[in-house]
Amino acid sequence: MTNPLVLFLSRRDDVSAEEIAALETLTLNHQDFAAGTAMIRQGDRPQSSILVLDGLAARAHYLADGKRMISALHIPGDYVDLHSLLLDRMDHDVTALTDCRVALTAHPDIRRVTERLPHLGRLLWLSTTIDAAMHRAWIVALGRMSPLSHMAHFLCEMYIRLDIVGQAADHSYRLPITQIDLADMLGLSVVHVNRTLQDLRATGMVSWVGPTVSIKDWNGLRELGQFEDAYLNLNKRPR
Amino acid sequence: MTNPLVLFLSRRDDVSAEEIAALETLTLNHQDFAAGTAMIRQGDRPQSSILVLDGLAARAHYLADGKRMISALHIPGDYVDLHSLLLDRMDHDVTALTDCRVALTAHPDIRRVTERLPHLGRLLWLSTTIDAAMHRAWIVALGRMSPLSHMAHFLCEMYIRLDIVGQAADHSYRLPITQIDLADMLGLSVVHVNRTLQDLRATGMVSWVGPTVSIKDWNGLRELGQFEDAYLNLNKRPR
DNA sequence: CTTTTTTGTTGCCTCGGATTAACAAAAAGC
DNA sequence: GCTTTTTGTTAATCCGAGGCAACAAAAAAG
Repeated sequence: MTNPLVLFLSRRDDVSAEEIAALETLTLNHQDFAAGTAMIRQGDRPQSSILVLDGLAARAHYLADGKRMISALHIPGDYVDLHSLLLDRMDHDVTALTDCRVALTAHPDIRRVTERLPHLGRLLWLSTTIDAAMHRAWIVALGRMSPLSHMAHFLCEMYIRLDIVGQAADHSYRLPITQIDLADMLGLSVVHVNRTLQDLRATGMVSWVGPTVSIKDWNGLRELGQFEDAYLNLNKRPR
Repeated sequence: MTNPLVLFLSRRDDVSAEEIAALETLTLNHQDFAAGTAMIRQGDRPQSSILVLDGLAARAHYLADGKRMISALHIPGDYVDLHSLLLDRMDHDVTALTDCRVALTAHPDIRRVTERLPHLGRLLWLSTTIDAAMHRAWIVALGRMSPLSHMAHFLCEMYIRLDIVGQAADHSYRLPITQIDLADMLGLSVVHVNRTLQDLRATGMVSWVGPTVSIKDWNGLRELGQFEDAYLNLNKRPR
């Protein structure tokens, strides 16, 4: 299997053979997590960073009254906690939403490699930056979009992201998450997610049967969700 | 005036004299923006990054129907668009909320310096990371907190951040923003912000007269806003 | 296979927050 | 100084989304 991080980075920037080799060496140490288990817990001081190779993971924050909010959904190719290299405490859980295969890399190894290959270090920094850009898009959607538009935006974003790592085809992709998870991503109640989903299906722009999302009207959905992909930085750029 | 970025970084990590000198050289090119003017516009391809030296700035996103959402409030010491070093398009405006003095640094200069001083590069990466952590905290507040708690959280966050750069004292600080700005940060209507603010004042935990916020009951406010400062990474850590 | 648990769906009712409007207070402009 | 614009405040009304409950469907466990 091709390393999805390599796919991800090579779509965005020039990656040299040496850098690819270094990345693959860094991500040899695989580990599996069953759906529902926590890879990292709030308060941890992780000594290594986690790259998702397969499956879906979520950054989950729990409030005192038990409410849960998911601040990011991670797909193959994502470093879910690269910030742990620099921040020393996890401020949230990372949970496997489906069965996950990940690669663990010890922080000292990442430091050593990025010092030897500074451009690779900048690429990892880039991935932090894209993370922040996605967060901003979520903030805007949470604060000022209708639930219907928000959901449209989310489905657009997931399509583009999954497409980059080769997990989408023909405007369709697998998204095996529950409406409970979706509610905690959109900041809505489960019941309302269900109703909003039906409204969205009723527009005919999207079908979502079982785990499969199919976008029937990309331009319509894009407009409804006011989705601009610029923040995902899809364009290749010179180093 | 001490460079607030130096203050900011030195509170979080060891910064050598050489690094401080390099930072100060990078931030010599000052520029002023009047309140209400845009420093950067959505769609721009900036060639330099902006460090706030004095004043408050906001990252503002505008929706098609004219709605505005602010995804971050920037204070002295913040690099408001460091991501522009890596992403090539701005996905939002940066607007001066008050009169601002900023320092502009050309991207090539930042690259040159961080290649010479890799640890300084990591510190700038750290500031991206903290940015992302603040975004996550905002996402949680937007999605799952009551307006009252959200506002408490916001005021706690601002206190800690301003304190780090020496702009708070005795649980008080200047926050010369309008309720309109606040509404666009909390994702509420102006009217509701006003009511929530009155509710908050009624608890006696906070007074906000003119531009001055005074936290009368830090622990109470902290609890109400479920504010944990871990994500701001206040602890120094070894390189 | 049956049982149990989780997830999805619908209806009813409530309530928080939006909307609109009107006015007061403050700030900015002249 | 006065006027105009912006910001803050309060009230009345409305509606979207939440809460709760009941049940169906699907998945997991036995």
